[in-house]
Amino acid sequence: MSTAAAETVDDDLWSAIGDPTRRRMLDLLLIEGAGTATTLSRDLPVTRQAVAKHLGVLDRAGLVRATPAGREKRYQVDEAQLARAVAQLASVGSAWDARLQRIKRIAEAIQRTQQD
Amino acid sequence: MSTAAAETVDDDLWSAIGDPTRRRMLDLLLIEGAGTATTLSRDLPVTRQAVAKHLGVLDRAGLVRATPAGREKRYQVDEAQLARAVAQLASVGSAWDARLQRIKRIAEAIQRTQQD
DNA sequence: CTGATATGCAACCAAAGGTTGCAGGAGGAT
DNA sequence: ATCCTCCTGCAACCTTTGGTTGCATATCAG
Repeated sequence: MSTAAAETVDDDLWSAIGDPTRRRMLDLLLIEGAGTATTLSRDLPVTRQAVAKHLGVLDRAGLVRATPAGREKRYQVDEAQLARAVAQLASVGSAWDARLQRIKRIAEAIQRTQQD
Repeated sequence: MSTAAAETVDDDLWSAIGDPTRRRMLDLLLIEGAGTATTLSRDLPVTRQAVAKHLGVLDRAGLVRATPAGREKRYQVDEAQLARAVAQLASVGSAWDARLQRIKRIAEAIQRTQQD
């Protein structure tokens, strides 16, 4: 362990959830169960077309799946894939956390040394 | 709680750590303690100038601090601010996690209902 | 059939990540 | 002081990406 770089991270997945609009879209899809480009755009500060592009990105990243239904195209979250994404967030977070802890311990050790 | 949108997230902070190059830079700074645009660029697949721009972004987001030392400018991680960023990662992660759990519980409940 | 609504495609724009090229400041050796 | 080296800073430029407007097309409801 220790000095290994923490990028076990799938960069496509991360960059998919890196965008604030896409994060809110995932939120909305989770809350409402499903949605289309049109319905999502009603709750977002961007146009339907922008939402459609984001849905394309999320789809290619595997985070959502589309189901054509008549004249509309319903999207819903792929739960397994989102779970993977959450795991990656946690992984990066805990890697940094560990390093911060280590630095704090070292700093405290130096403090003690100097007080002796 | 429950259906509230999870964007308590400081968007500047998040977008600062959203870039893969900047994440690796933070990693390197944590591992090596400090670094300059030049030293960091040696361990990254981008030019010194690109690194310098990223350092500017991280600086403005408060994630790193600069200390001029002769002809070079050493940067180091602001631990408190990075800790905040880690907290936000965890926050978004756990919000999604909670919703996924809820969906799973509901799905199981439906399963049981149908089996009765 | 007609009107309303949802999607899809194309052109266009601005911001962001990246590059090359060059000028300038700070050390070190002569 | 001078020369050489190394690190930084600025400017121009390219490409990708998030966003927009405009228009064409498909489907549902009356």
